[in-house]
Amino acid sequence: MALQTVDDKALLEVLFDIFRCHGYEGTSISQLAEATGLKKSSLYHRFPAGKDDMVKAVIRYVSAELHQHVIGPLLDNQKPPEQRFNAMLDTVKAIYGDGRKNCLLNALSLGSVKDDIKQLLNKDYQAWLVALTQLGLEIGYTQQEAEQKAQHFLVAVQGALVIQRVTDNPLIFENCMALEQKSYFQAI
Amino acid sequence: MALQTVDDKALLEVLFDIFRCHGYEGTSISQLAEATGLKKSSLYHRFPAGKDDMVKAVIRYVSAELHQHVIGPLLDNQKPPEQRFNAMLDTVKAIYGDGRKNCLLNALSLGSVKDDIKQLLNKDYQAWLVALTQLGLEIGYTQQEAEQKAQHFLVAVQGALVIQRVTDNPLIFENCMALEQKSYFQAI
DNA sequence: GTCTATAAAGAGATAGAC
DNA sequence: GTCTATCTCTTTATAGAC
Repeated sequence: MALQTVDDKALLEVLFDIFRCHGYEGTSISQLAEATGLKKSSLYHRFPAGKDDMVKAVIRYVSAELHQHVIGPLLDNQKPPEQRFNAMLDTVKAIYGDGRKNCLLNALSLGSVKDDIKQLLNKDYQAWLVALTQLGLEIGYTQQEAEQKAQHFLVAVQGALVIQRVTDNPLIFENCMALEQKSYFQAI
Repeated sequence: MALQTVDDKALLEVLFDIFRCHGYEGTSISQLAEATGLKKSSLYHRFPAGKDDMVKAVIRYVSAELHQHVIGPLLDNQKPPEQRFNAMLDTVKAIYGDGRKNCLLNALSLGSVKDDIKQLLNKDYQAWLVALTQLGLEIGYTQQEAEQKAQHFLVAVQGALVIQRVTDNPLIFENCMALEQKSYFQAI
């Protein structure tokens, strides 16, 4: 069999996909080896500390994507707020495969989670929350209103992903996001 | 060491607690044995098909509790709708330990879930949704409005549990539920 | 109905050849 | 950087004594 050579980004995408689906405890190295096409020892070569290193690399990767494609555009005040919110919605739909794919925040916070991993997850959540809050302030909401709207949206994202998964109804996520769009721009 | 004798309800409560925390793939029989105080072989005696049997028993148990303490009271039209909604909120807070404990719907729908298990979960979700929709119709919402309000509430429950878990902020769930209470009784 | 003991498979992890 | 081979520990599952 020919040697596998897998570039970092493609590798991380595969690991990401497994971890977001099965969570930390539900993912095994063998599973990751099979999905990536690499042997277990090759994974250990790249990630000496094992699953822990892999999951941290995945979080770093996803965090960078989040900042680049979600948070950055959200804070770019060249464009009107509503347009930025709608662009975020499109990106979010793509990230979560129209609601068919889970969020790392959910999958990796299940079970016994090490503190450092939970802190990484929380940091990304807070960054997203702050960016959305900032958008709310631009629109004219008070600090409290803006925070509430931002949190409400992120709660809806997580909840819609769970409900779509449970019901296998592929429209849940999209419909929820449409409702959140409306309610975000509706005075309290 | 004295023999353990564990009655069914207490046993199921312990299994429930482990499964809702770690999910199906993240839970091991050894873990369940330790938590219940029974030996692994004793668990296999009660649940011959192993983890599958255990998880189904847990779902049946939780489903019964849901119907008895949530859905039943929700449909009991002796009391005014708002009072029933608020009572549900209290029960829900207790079930989820004020947001510190996860929902089975989330934990057990993660990873590779067998179809029969997912169907059991979906059935419980639908029952809750229908009961809440019924309450909305009583209040005077149209069918569509009532369904939307019901789904929105259940999405918020799941989302708030995830966000509270990620942030370790013990007020998230309570605050979200308070907001949902308001918005449920607010005309669209 | 619970226990001890054990078998068989899988998971995490490492050594060393290429 | 990837591979084969191997080791250890955990997990699932069963047999049989009490």
